[in-house]
Parts: sequence; C-alpha cells; structure tokens
Amino acid sequence: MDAQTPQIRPYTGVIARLKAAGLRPTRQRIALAKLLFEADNRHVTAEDLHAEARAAGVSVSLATIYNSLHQFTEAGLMREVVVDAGRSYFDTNTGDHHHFFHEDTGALEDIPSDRINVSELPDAPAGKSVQRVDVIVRLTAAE
Amino acid sequence: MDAQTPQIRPYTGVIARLKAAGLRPTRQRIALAKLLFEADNRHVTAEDLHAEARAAGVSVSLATIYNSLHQFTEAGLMREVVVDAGRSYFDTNTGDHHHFFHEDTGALEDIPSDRINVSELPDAPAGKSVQRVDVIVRLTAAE
DNA sequence: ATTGTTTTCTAGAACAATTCTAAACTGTTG
DNA sequence: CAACAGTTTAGAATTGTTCTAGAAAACAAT
Repeated sequence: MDAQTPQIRPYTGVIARLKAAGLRPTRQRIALAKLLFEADNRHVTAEDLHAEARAAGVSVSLATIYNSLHQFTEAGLMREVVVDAGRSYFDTNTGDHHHFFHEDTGALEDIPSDRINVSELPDAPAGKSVQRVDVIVRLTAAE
Repeated sequence: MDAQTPQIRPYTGVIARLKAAGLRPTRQRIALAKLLFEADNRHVTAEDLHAEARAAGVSVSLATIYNSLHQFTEAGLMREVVVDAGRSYFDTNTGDHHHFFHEDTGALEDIPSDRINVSELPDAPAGKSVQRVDVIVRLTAAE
C-alpha cells in the first residue's frame, strides 16, 4: 500500500492555497497554514495550535486561531472531528478515513478507510442527505 | 405471573432498578428514572431533561440532573453519545446500535446494529483495547 | 416516632471552551 | 499613498458543565 504523501509546500504554496480558498493570505493565516499543512495528518485543538504558534515565535490571538480553523474547515482544507464533549479537534486529513481515539491520552489517530469497512448503511430519512459518516474507535489501556 | 415485564414499569419497577444499581431511590432520581426509562430510546441533553422535569412539576436542580445522568451512565443504565462539541447527549438504549445525527435540528436517532455493518476493524494498537465503536451518520437537509 | 449517621440535593460560584464585540490594523486596489 | 474592505485583537460575554458547602432527605437502630 502506497501512502499518498502530500508534498511539502513552499511559502508560495501556502499562499496560493489560501488564495484559492478565497482567504486573504495574512501574516497569521500563512503562519498557521504552514504549521498545519506542511506536515501530514495533524490533529489539533485550538489551544494546541495556539501554543504551537507562540512556540514558533508567531504572535496570534486565540480568537484568530478559532477563526482560522473554522475558515479552513469551511474551505475544505480541514475537517472537524468531535470525539470529546467540550473540546474540538481539527484534522488536516480531509480524505476518507476514520479515527482511533485514545481516551487516556486524548490523542487521535487516523484509520485509513481501507482498513475499515462500513456497509449496509441505511438510507437517509426522507428529505435528508448523508453529509458524512464518522467512525470512532475508542481505546482504553488494556488491563 | 411473569415478573419480567419489559414494558412500562410501575413505581416499584423504577425503585428496584435504582436499588439494583446501588443508587438510593430518592424523590429526584425516581422522577428522572421514570421520565427516562418508562419510554424507549430516549436521547436527552441535561437541559432537555431539566426542562422536562420542571414541566412535569418535579423540582430538580441542574446539578442533580448532571449527577443523575452520570450515575445512570456509570451504572450501565444509559450511555453517553458525543456528536456535538459543547453538548452531551445521553441515550437510554444501552444495546449495540449507532446513530443518525440531524445537524439541522440537533436530534439523534438510533440505527439498529443490524442495519449497519462495520467490519475489518484494525487491531487495537499494542497495550490498548477497544472500548467501543461509535458510528455517527451526519444528516443535513437534502437540497 | 426520635435519633444519629450518611448520602443526596441545592443554589450559586467557579470553570473551561468558545464566541462575540468594537476598535485598531493590514492587504489590496485605484 | 489614500481609501476601503477584510482581518486581527484583547477582553468581555456566553455556554455547558463541574464544584462547593450547607440544608434536606434516606436509612438504620432504637
């Protein structure tokens, strides 16, 4: 199996990506996009990203982190994963896949879609359409 | 006479159920248990249940609603379903099943486990065991 | 019933994650 | 570079949930 690794993109790549999404390439958005999209399969909370940005010497307010994460998600560059009531995770892998959730550590891990199979899905009720199917495999420390 | 009537239970049924779970049958817990377990497949948030109890003329504090929902869940009488960051749902159906989540209305709907099939689940990572597999089918209004 | 012991309940304060607000700032365009 | 719209910001506000410590209720033994 060949893992489709997205190429590491240069500066201009990030800027182009933001422009293509209809987002102005501001200092903050460029910095966040670089942190998020120049690595694979990142799963971050707003606080995670905030800490990371500050650690990288980029001064960004928490409000901007939330704004950016939502804008990136709306633009289809990320997706939001709900595993824990009270905390939102954002995933840079927008492909078809599912998740392991480590309840002890709070970590999220991808499960490629070919490693799991969901079938015989019932039809959506009348007037509704399926937006997405989320599978979360919750893990605890084995005893 | 068959003592195992799985239908609507009288007062004593709810009380017995609470006792069996190691919970004192207090006025509040009895009232909440009646609201929750004398109907099938209820999906409630804490606020929902609070409003419902008040509407039924039962005065219960919100803290007690939270306490009770958690106690019932720990006792295996209910299960918590995470679909929406920032809101917890509690489900009175403890059997094997999954959920439709209506994103427009916030409603949860059961999908019986025989109407959906999850297979080829990867092994849990070393040292971990699968606690549960949640499947959430997210629905939006069809356009 | 009365007591004592323990559990539970309650209102309100505290808390954490997120969203809002209104003013300051920045990117873009002419 | 001036003007404007889009963005960022700090801090306040909001929301859902948990905590706290005193009051009340359940239970057991009189």
